[in-house]
Amino acid sequence: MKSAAPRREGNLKERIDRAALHLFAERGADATPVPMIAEAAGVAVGSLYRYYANKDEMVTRLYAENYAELAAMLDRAQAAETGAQAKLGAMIHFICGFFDREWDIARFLLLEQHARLRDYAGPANPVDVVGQVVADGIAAGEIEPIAPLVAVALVMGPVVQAATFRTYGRFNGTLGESADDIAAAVWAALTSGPRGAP
Amino acid sequence: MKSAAPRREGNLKERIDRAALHLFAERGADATPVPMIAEAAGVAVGSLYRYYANKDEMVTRLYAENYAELAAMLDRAQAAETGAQAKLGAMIHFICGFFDREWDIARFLLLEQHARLRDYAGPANPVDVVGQVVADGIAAGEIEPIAPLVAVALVMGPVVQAATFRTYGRFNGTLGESADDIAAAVWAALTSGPRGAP
Amino acid sequence: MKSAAPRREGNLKERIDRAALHLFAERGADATPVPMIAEAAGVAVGSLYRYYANKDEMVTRLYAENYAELAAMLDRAQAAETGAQAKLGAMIHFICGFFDREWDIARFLLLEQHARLRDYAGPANPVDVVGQVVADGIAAGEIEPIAPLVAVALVMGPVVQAATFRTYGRFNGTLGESADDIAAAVWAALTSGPRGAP
Amino acid sequence: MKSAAPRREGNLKERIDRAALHLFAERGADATPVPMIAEAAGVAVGSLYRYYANKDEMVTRLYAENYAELAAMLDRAQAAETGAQAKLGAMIHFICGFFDREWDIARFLLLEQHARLRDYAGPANPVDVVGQVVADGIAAGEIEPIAPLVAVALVMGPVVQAATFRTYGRFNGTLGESADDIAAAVWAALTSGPRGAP
DNA sequence: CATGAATGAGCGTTCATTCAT
DNA sequence: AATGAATGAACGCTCATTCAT
Repeated sequence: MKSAAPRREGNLKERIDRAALHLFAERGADATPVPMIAEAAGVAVGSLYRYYANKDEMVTRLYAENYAELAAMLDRAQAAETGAQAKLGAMIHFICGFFDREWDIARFLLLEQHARLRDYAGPANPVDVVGQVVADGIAAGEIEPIAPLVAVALVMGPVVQAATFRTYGRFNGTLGESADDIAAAVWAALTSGPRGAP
Repeated sequence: MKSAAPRREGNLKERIDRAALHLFAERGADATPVPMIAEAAGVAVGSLYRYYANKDEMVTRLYAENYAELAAMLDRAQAAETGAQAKLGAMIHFICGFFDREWDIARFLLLEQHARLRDYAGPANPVDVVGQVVADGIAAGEIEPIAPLVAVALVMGPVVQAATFRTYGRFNGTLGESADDIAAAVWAALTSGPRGAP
Repeated sequence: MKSAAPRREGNLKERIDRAALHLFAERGADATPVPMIAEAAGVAVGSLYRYYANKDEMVTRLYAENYAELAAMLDRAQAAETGAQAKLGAMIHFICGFFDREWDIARFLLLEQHARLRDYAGPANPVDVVGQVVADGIAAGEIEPIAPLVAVALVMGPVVQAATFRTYGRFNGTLGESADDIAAAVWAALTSGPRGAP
Repeated sequence: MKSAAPRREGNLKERIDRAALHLFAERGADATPVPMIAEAAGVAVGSLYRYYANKDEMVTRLYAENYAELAAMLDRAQAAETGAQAKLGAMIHFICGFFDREWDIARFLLLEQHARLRDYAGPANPVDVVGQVVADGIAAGEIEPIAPLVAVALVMGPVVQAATFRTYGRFNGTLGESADDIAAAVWAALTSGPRGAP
């Protein structure tokens, strides 16, 4: 009762992932029907289910893999440098570049964070990577003492916000071209002297 | 046998809005069925359609109204102060306090921003309010010259990021208790001296 | 995005049940798509889900209700008589008549028995009703001692087998017209003297 | 490097049939996916289609072959005896033993009878075999006159019913141990004197 | 006005079938 | 001959929307 099985070039899984990532970034995962992913990938609906048990697993795995990979790359970026300032600068530059290069992945990570991050329990985590660098910097006296999560918000917030502006069209340049400014400002923010009581 | 008092157990629309806002904040608008809103509001499904043409209009209007009101309040907060530092400090404190007080609205605004902000064309806009204060501060020589949107990202990013950490459970305190630290750090970031080419 | 709501005569649930019972009897529950039931009932697909949580619950409940009701009626039929022979005769006549009158229900009960009876845990049960009458008859010395379930098989088997022949077209009359013969033969079978070793 | 022995770990078709029969008996044919049969048989999905045009043909043929073989064996069982009583006894004993020995086939035949028997047009048929013995017995004056199909129901009904009880767990012994009782009771049923109008 | 039973398009998923290898 | 990745029609189910009451 069914039809054929033409072979096609290119790895199927890869085409599915790429198509899904793009659609999820453009429209959000919830608003992307499975048949739309299949069509964009040039694949039959049923083929998606060879690689993923169901749509939710697809979104979850795609999210976790890319989130963890971002964390790993971020970690390598900071590990290559010495000193809090250089490490933070490298991470900010890296994230800006990553967002510019991997626009689909970046938007997907941003768009789905609220739905996916609450339960994320992967091996690596960008927040922790940044948090560790900040904590080390404080311990080394390079950064003024501050609540760790607030510090992470000071570092990641500007980059993420800039990326967000870009996703909804307020901003058309690359993040890379603002990376220096952001890095300098963030460093100033983290070294601006005593906080709390006067 | 004449029916007397026109029962009025709280304005219907208000009950609907409050129920919707809470559910949208908890589960996301897409994942909230219309009948669930009706039940939470204690009204019939059909009644929602007396106040909103359809679900999308409901989400869109609720978003726009609260986004615009946030902008208006933000604008009043800065208008009460003089000088860039005081204005920015007032805005950061206001947003932190708003997020703490109006947790449902805040989460809703955060959660739906990617879906709703692309097409937002309301009268007022938090980004523009902050942008104007920064632009004025630069013009007045109080803030170092910088691309306006980057500046806005430096101001709003840390606050939004901290709120985001709170939504997915990384952070349990109030934003208010970090407002001073954030304001000080942001001010340092905006005044940290020459950027870009020497 | 959806359409209308015309009122219609007749209880919706009843029309759904009747349509479902008929289709289940004709084709089997598994081979009956939900939309086919809806169409036969003159109802929208979604309406079935107002009365049943899902298709399986529909089949299960329809089965259990009719099976239990058959048991209850069977019990009333035997209770109206005195003595094993009269009770068994009444039950056999009742079942034959029931199968003739409620042909859809009868076929449905027969068709789905293997899928549904393993887990049936309803209040009443035709097998137990017959089993009790037989056990009482043995205790009263009216029936020769025999394993209870074998006795039930001797009573119900012929009736069920005759009904089965009718379902697949080997037999076109009513069961009622053979009820006397079956009752007499079954009585003879149950009273045929010592069994087991000579 | 030449491949030697033409591996032959059991005839492929035989492995497929056995696996299918077992799964059909356990779960029903409809609820058994083709890939599940393939896996149970240890062959590739595509291989099933070398032996059967499609799944329906597989079920139909498996049913018809086993049904016909049962008829043939039943016929041999009665042919070995002389006289209606001995023939019927032999058949009842044979069916009981068959059900005990070939539990998968028996359950499959029982489970699928309603779906498969309506259109069965094979060469041999247990119902006809029994019917012929009964008709001969009546002609010979050994059995009281009775409608042939009712007589078949009196013979097969008890055995089938007992087997059915076993399939859904009401009964755990072998059918063989009740064969004597059933045969005696059935013989009594068939010889219990005048029926119908006086 | 408010109600909620009824609607049906559209979703996620399964699985019988094919055919290049 | 045997394989199993790929296919897509068809399934069960959800839920935004309507309208007679």
